[in-house]
Amino acid sequence: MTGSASVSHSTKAAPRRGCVFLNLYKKGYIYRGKRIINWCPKCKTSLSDAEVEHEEQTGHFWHIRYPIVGTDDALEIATTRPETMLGDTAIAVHPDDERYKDLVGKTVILPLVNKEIPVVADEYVDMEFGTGAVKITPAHDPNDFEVGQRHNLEMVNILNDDATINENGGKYAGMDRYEAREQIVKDLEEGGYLVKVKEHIHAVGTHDRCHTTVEPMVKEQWFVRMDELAKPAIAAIEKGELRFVPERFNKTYLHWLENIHDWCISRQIWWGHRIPAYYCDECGEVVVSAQKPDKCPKCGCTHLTQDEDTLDTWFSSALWPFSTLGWPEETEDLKKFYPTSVLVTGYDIIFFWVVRMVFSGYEHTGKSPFHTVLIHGLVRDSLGRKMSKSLGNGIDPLEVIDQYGADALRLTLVTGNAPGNDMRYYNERVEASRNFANKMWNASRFILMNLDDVTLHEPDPSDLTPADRWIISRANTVAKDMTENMDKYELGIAVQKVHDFIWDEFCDWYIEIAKYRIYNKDTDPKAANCALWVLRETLKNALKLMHPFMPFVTEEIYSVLAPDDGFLMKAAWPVYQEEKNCPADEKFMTQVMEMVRGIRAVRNNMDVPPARKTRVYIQTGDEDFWTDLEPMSSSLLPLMRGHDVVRLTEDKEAAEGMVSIVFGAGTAFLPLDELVDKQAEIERLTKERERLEKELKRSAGMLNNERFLSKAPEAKVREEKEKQIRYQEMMAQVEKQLADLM
RNA sequence: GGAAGGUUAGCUCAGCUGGGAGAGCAUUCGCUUGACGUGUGAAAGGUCGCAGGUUCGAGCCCUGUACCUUCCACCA
Repeated sequence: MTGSASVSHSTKAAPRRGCVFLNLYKKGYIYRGKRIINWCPKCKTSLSDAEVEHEEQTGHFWHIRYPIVGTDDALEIATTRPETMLGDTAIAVHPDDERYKDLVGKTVILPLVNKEIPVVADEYVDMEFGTGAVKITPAHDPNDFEVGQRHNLEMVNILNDDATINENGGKYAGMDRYEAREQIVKDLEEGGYLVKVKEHIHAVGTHDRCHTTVEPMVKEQWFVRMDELAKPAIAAIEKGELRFVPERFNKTYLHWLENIHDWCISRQIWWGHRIPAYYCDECGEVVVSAQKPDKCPKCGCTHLTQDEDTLDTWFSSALWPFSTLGWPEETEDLKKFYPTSVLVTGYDIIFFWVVRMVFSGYEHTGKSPFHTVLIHGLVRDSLGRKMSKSLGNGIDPLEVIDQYGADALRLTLVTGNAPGNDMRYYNERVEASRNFANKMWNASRFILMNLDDVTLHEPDPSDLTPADRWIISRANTVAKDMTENMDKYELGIAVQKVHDFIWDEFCDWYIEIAKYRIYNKDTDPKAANCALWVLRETLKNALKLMHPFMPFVTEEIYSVLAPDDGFLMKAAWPVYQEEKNCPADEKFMTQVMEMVRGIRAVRNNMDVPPARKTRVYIQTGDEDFWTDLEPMSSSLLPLMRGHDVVRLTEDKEAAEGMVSIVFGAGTAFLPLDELVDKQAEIERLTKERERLEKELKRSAGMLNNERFLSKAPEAKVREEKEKQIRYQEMMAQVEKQLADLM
């Protein structure tokens, strides 16, 4: 143990740890004392409260009679742990309990041990619970320990470190704790002391690492006095120097700190930093020192032995935010990087690490080590269970990465999740992320392919098409929205926005629309240059927005797309630019998409053979719409399944017998007379009319309400009015089509 | 015993400042369209746990309630 421990002390780190320990010791925060601690009989070490997990277990409640000295009567107590009676040194009752008032000050006989122990009165006893009389075992129960202190009771340790009964247990010595329990119950029964046994559900403390039932024991250990240290960490929340995201974890953090007990920091394990305390072999003097002292300051002898114990790993970890930066030296790193900004961690680490980093930070540097703690949930298995070794349901991230890629895993972990919420792991989700990476890769490949041997130049703004301005405007808006989300740590929402932008708008619409100009670059090189320029710039921006969530693929693509730009990781985050915002073009493209989707839907519903291509007649009173649409009709051809657009003039005859698709800017007519089922068309249009009626009713309900008009935000009212006008126009068109059919 | 979270489509989950219920997967019917079938188009699928309340308007705010999960806790 000694050898291993000294190896673990790097010459550089040891003095620093010593410093922290020494400082706290000098200030009286660290002390060595004989107190009750949690003991793991398997690991044979003491534990802090945070390392003990409480498990509900079904046990028994044994009612036992303790004969009262000088009478024929007996005092009945109830216990869940009869074996501890070997260490009983008193019985406690409540001072106000009329039943036992006369017994206080008298003594009872401890059965099996045949020892006289006193009856004491203590507020701690709950009169309502059990029999109202409690056996007191100061050496093996935290409450009893305190009662023992108050009444100056003897402490009898009855356990060895492996939880077998020691020599104080008389005939039970050597037995395991549970074996002894069984034997004692048997002996009590034979001796006539056992009154009754009841089933009882109670919480049992277990070691969080090995799940062995923890044994409270009195031992001499090192402790950190917590009450004073906790104060600045509590104030940090009130003063706003520290906050949790989501906010509800403030409460978790505060509750723990406000009810904190002294922290047992010595461990009887070999891994960890060795406690910098030395004991004089001659006089027993304790010396806490960063370096081994040459001689005992008390008796002058030169034989000193270092404490064999190590520090709780979390004691060392608590120093991480500043010790890694060179503290206690005033290093450049420390000045520059301390305090840090955001700590990202799981809620299961709040007590172990976050709390301890915060109070250590305040104590040693006067500052909180970070201003924000972003809490994430736990990844569970597909059945919602915590991953564990014993269940064998753990996921090896390296295997997932081998299979789907690191970016896919990373994207999965941030998608569809809100801070602090747990997440179930499904391969299917990683697969979806992998598919997205693939989509992005292929889209980039297409763009790069077309950029080969092409020298691009920035197009004149007047050469940009409405579709170009639309995608530029959208990328701009997405950057703004994402930034807002990320500032609020809404990463799941932010990533959803860039994901949808890339896949739905950029790939499915813009690239498809741009293809026509690219494929006809020989006839119109200017238009091709324009399309390719916008493709490249938009892709670059999209990669920047996606980079935090998929750093590897985006970096790789960017290095080929913009080899002179340097690392994408170092590129500036896209900032919203007002001049790029084009609401008119966004509106136009919304109408185009609505029209195209309508045409495709009708073709699908009517089972139009894929090869069937006709013109589509557009009737619109919106001159701007037609002015923008006509020049891009060739670009839209594949998206419209081959339908070329033609404007329908006032010639009403032409529209007869055609299928009509009503959209925001007008009506589209498909001449598919032989396929038209008149009745089905009437049904379809009637359904559409019902939908619009519903919308109009809702809209009218709001707009006719004066309180809505006066109370709702102006933008909301304006938006609603615009919607109403649009619905009214569409309604008129639908009704016209229906009238024509009937 | 105390506290927190959850309950939304078949499944897993988003849903921002209260303002027309969303995604992925699964399902149904199409598509060799010159980046991608790890793709593409269309569709179907929801009394937002339940009961009240506030509001012009509630998945979202308030009260109560049921069930599930988790954390904290020294009733022996």
